[in-house]
Amino acid sequence: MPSFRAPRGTRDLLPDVSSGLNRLEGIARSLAGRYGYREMEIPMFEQTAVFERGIGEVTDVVEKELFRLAPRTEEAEAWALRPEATAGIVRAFVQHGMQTWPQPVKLTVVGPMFRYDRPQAGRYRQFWQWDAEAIGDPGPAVDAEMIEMGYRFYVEAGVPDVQVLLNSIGDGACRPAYLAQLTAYFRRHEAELPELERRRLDANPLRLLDSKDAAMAALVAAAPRIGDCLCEACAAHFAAVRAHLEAIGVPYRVEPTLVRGLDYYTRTTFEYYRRGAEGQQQALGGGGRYDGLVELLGGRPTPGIGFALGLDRVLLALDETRAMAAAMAPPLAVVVGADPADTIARLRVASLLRAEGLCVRAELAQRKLGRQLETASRDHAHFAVIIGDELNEGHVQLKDLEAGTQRLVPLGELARELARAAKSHHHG
RNA sequence: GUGGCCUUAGCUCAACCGGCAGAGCAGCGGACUGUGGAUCCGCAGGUUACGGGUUCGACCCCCGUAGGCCACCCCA
Repeated sequence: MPSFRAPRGTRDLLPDVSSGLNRLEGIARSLAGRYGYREMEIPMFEQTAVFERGIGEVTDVVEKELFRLAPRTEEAEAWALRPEATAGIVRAFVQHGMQTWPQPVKLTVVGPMFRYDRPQAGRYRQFWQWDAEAIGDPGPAVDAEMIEMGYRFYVEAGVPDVQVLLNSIGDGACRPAYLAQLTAYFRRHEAELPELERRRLDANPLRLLDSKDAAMAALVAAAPRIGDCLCEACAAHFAAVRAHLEAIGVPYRVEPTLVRGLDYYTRTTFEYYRRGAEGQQQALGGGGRYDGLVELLGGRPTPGIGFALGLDRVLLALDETRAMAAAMAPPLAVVVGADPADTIARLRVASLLRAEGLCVRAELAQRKLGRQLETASRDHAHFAVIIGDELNEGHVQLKDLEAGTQRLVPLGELARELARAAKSHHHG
């Protein structure tokens, strides 16, 4: 047993998985580019206050999942690893005066996030997200555009059965009234509530709506709906978002009980959800509008909307459907040697070919020729360059591993021969 | 953070009621000393996750720890 292992909730992404993640990041970057989002980088950690104020002090993410760093000195500020990207991006937006940029400012971040909670499949302490934010546009069209971009990501990544869940949770004008109404409703039925739900009633009554307790189903169904309580402006915004989605053909379902865990959301909230998935990996990503967040982090009042898509969960979904990324492309040629000990000759020839831009693997293990060819075949190389005594006359054997044929080629023409062969291979 | 299940070779898994820790795959080598994906043979790989306890004797029973998974909490 090795004495060291990856920390709990983290894992090594071995080449197959790593290239799968890379592929997803490539799709994300391509989409971001097509939709006009510019990629940026933000620190992996921030002052704890950025998250506390931005995400909300009483959210689970801040209360129990924040990865807090031990201070180095008494005077040091409190730092924490980023549990999500939105707060950091908005902090950067304010810090760099992006309110003077052409609005909206559309930004994207791809990278690892950190949350200190109990790990499970598809749920890690270090996980990868694609995050996109459009800051500075209050209109419903940008909401729909963003929801479409996320939906398209799953389509292009090849995740089956993704559903868009949509809701509006109102704003400062109408939500307080709704919350009062909702709280009053559940208070009237407090005696029927399970213990856990009773505690939620005080902490975060909205959460009662997506309770998984079967005993709650009837109560929740009869509870007042936020959709019926939206103020005129919020209702109009919601209707417009839906009209835009329908116009561009993004399928969605209004989910009146969809509330999200972070404090900063206003109006539009949405979630990408995988139908038929077992367990906790159904939520693939989510987002929403946060019209008060920029102000909360010290900027001028500026509306914004964003999403965060969990790449690990996509990887998991693709793994289940056996649609993972293909293995590494095979080398054009493998350089092998008749003399197992002469690695210098092999490395020299490989170096020569690589300098010409060719994809060539050098078999450097000191094994006999048969074994070298065996691994070359297993790697699905098109050619083997066999180096033997002919090298003294400036020649090598070029063997076509698929056809089984071989011929003598002058070393000086080898690169050209291989390049031409590669071309004809690719053309069929 | 709460409750439950699990952990045997790099991987997938065996091992009767508590009685000598095994196989397939992968790796390496040989058959085949300058010619490959097949086949056959061999080699290596283990403190049975870790630490304690019970027992003549523990992979097996008990306790603890770590890790994984499942259901919650919650989220990606």
